[in-house]
Amino acid sequence: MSDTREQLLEVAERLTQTKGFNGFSYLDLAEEVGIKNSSIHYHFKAKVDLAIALVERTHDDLLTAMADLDKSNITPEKRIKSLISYFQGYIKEEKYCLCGMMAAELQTVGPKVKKRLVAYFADLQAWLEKQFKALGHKDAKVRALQFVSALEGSLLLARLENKPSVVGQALGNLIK
Amino acid sequence: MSDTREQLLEVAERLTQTKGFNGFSYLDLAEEVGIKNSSIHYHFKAKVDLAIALVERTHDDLLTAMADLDKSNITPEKRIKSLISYFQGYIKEEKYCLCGMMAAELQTVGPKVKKRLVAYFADLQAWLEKQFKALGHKDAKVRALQFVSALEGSLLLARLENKPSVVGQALGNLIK
DNA sequence: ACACCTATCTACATGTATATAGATTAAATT
DNA sequence: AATTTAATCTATATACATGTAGATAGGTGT
Repeated sequence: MSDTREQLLEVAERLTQTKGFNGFSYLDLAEEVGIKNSSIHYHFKAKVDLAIALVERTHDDLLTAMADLDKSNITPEKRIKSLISYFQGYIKEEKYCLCGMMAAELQTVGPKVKKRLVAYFADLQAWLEKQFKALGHKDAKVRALQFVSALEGSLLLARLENKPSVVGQALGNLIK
Repeated sequence: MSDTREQLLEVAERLTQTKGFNGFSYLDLAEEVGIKNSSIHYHFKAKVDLAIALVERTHDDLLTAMADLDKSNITPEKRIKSLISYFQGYIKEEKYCLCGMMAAELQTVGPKVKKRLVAYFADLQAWLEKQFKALGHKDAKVRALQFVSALEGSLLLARLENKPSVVGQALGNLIK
């Protein structure tokens, strides 16, 4: 298995999270990985294919993280708090959520990416709904929507104001 | 006063809200307004100057809207609901909040824009805090932060899922 | 040894992006 | 009428961006 492809994804992920998918080029990517920019086309024929791979990778990551939390023997409340930490980690590296970023750039990434973004947020919301149900909340579905909204918005503000604590403050009332 | 400058700002505002500030060029802008792209430099020397003008304009718009709501003889609750409508209007045009968009693209817009984005969100939050205080909420400050977070996040999701109602659902519990 | 595959390279094509210099036009001022 | 200012234009510079074509070098399997 090609290590280069993996490296390209890692660097592209970081660049998307920091500068946006329209904020870097194949040349930026190539220089960081140490190959020629034309060689990237071997791994990702067009830039949109890179975008698709990035969203799928991020989605898979999230599914794995959520499945791990499901397996672990802790309360739903602690599961949710762990998920918050998962996202909060972005802030100290001045990153934003990759799927949130692409959702902002929605009109430029094409329908295939859009479809996968919808799936990403649907899965995130579904998992949260399950946790809220386990906590006995009648409004689990709406609460999950409120949570995802507040999460994405607070990640934006936290990075802007350089205050990771903003994320916890914005989500605090939804957990208990 | 130059009408062209105003037109440029209007088109640039829409393009930023739909495609992101890095998602359009001076050429796109020029073609829509009907001048040559080099002529834009007369009005906005560099693209960053356009970005600054856009954020300031959006900020002024918001301050005016909030001042109008303060003047009008309605309850704080209705004032907040009116503000929600103000932002919700973006969705049916497939737009996202201009300042939210630039906050996502933060690492590419430069420190001058960043400073103005911080000011924009500070004023929005301060106004909301005032309304929540008028409603007798002890946690007015935190609540305002939660509101802004949920607002920005829900605008992102509402556009992605083409469901304007998402905004109201995400903010509902914070008003009452 | 030969054919094939993987991953990269060089070289190029085409178009875009931001920006500058200097000419031109038209309106406003003296 | 002459001068100045505002706004736009043409033409150009420089750099970047995405992508294609074809060559190359090294490894794999028969």
